Amino acid sequence: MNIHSLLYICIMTKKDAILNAALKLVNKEGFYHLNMKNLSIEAGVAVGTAYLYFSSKEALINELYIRIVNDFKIAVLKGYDTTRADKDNFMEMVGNAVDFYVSNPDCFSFIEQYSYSPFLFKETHEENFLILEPLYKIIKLAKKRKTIKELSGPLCLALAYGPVVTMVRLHLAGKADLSKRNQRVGLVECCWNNIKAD
Amino acid sequence: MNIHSLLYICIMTKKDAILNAALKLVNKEGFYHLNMKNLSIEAGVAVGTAYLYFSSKEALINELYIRIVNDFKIAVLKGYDTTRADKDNFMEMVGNAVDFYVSNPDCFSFIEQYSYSPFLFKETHEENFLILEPLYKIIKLAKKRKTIKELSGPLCLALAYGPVVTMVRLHLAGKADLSKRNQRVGLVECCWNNIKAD
Amino acid sequence: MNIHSLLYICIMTKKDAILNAALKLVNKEGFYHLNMKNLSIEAGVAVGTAYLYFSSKEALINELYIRIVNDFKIAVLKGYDTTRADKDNFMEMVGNAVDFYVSNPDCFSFIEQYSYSPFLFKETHEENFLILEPLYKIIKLAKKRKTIKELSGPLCLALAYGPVVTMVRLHLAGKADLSKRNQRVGLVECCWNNIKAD
Amino acid sequence: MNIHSLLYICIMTKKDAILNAALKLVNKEGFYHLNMKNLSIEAGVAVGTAYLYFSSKEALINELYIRIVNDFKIAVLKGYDTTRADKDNFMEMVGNAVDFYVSNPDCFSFIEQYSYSPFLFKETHEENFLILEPLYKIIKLAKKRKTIKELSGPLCLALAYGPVVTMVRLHLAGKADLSKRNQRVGLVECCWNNIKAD
DNA sequence: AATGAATGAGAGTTCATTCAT
DNA sequence: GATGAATGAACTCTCATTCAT
Repeated sequence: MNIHSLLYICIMTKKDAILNAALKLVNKEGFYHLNMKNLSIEAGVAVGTAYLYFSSKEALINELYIRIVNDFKIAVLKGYDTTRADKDNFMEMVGNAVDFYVSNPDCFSFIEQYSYSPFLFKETHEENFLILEPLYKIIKLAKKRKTIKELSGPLCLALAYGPVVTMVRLHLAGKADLSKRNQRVGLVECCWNNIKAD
Repeated sequence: MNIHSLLYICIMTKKDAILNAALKLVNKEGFYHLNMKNLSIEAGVAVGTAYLYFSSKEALINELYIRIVNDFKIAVLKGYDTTRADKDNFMEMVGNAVDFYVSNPDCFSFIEQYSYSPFLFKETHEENFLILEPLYKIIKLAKKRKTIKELSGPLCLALAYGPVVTMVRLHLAGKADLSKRNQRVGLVECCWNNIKAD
Repeated sequence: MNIHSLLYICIMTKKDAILNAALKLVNKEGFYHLNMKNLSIEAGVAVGTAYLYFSSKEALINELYIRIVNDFKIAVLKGYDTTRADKDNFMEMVGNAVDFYVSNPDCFSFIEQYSYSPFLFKETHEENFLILEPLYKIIKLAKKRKTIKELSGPLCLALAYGPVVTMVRLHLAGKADLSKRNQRVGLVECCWNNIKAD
Repeated sequence: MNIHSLLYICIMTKKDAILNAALKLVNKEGFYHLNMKNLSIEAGVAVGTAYLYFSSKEALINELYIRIVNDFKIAVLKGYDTTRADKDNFMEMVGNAVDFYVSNPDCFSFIEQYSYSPFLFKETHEENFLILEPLYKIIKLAKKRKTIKELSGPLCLALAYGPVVTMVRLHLAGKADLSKRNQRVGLVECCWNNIKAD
């Protein structure tokens, strides 16, 4: 480790501080009220510093979104194994998704807000459904192997993933409880039952 | 109809024009980019006119939300009949919800955006889940009568309603199709199957 | 009395109501906060009605000022008699001024506010000191007759009238009392003593 | 003096430029016509800059008022000496007041305007008479020592200070002349004579 | 790299004035 | 004459972005 790597670490730390502050504030007060002054205070840096790492507020939010989606994908795919049974993979992956959302409620809320801000950040708007991709692949594979019902891909996705989103929403609103592992497993089991072949 | 009723209609029309313009613009460009200048142009009125009917931009959005939720509830409850079988009521009401969303995509998007704007409009934030109330009642009733599975209320709600939200999202993104009636009925049938007693 | 005089009375009543409302509101909230909406509410007329009698807000305030100054002059000159002693005339007229201010505190405050709004209403700005004219005449006359000190005209005016203004200000602020007649006479006596020849 | 003190001076200068511009414009066009755009142009800064130093237009005017009253008090009390004769102190202090007004006509006009803007700036409205405090103390002291007439405190104040205000008004309107020192001393001498014991 | 004072376009809102009724 | 809904210029204030330090 030399002076440059130290510098590098320092830069990463500031950039991360800014992204973390953005995530926190967007969830506390919404996109609408996010401003660079409060963001810099929350991140513990000067306003100008954010512009060393991001070309604009929009670019900052875009990068945050991409980062969160990436983290989500990595978390979901953890433990994915093509040699296992479809159900096992489904349980693993959807379970991972629920765990991720419950452990990172800010990320969940951010994704939801971001998806419903049409034309706010045009470039990445097309990617709004990329988050569903890993799951979509499993479902298409399972359909070929007839381990799940003969329904259209999107419908399967909706039956298997929709309840997760609604349940996490209810959980975060204090109207449902997903804090215990068996509760989360129960939810995922139900989702699988929604689409498994009779 | 006399001169006074014409005047009355005119006043209503102006307020409605503003609300309709707000709904359109929020969905075209998002809360973030909604501004009173563009809103007034879209509505075909002067900037000041909006302030004859709404005390502030926030109040305008709140009234729009309340109006949409109300319209949704009315649409959902249409045809609800306590003497019918639980499934029939479920099919009717969830079918109504899907029909409403597909017929009024702007309303769907608005509700979704609004729900995920934390602290933007504090007063009505508590009502975010009121939209699920009519459905929740049916589910609780059906649970007592053992016509649906023995699962927690929120989980039933998530299994029955979550797929609807996701499916409408996919439909509006052009990744699924709910334009035909049988497609919508198919979706609702699946939702019922998710929770019906074995 | 015919229909036209009735109409005339009606017009006067509305115009007066507007002027009275303006006087009241200017003193309650200041020129700065006076607006035509509140003015019309206070006067019990429609906003447009004010524009039937005054070409603009500015013209309204100007007319009010001219009216008040006129009322003041009439009140001051009441009982003026060239055959009486200078002191008697002074006591009478300054006494009238003090009585007018104490009886019409709104008029006093309005005059003071109006005098110190430079360029707000340019046309009448030159008349700001017209209010002192009647008094100035007496002083110049008395000077010729050597019944008052040999001081410059403006200085006599200041010595004789300045205490009145300050005392009324203190009275209206609750820091002095001019509610009783002998208190007012005492003040005027002092003012005379300030300038009377030794 | 180093680079930091230069920076310090610059910051002070900017805030002062804004306050000075406000004082100038209020006197040129009145409170009523003061707006932040013209103010910033006059001060040679951007509109937003004013909001770095003052939370609002109202706060700006308040701070300006407090500053002027403070400057006035300091100027008046300069040379006050409890060991001197009452007359000497009176002559010194009232002379200071007249000098201050004549040297700073904008400050005089501002104080007069501000005092007569009821409810425009509520917080400091109570302080409207604080400007008379130093003078009031002298008068009360002199009354105990019987060096001035046996009149009520407010009346003495009015007799001693009222002529100053009126005379400065006439001077600023070009209807009297206080530009020479002996003219100002003459005025103050008269004021003292108004209240001195026989 | 880091700062934060300064900027000024643009936001939400007000309000004097108009005009169809 | 009387009304008050409608107007839109002009207001106060905000905030993403810049740049001298």
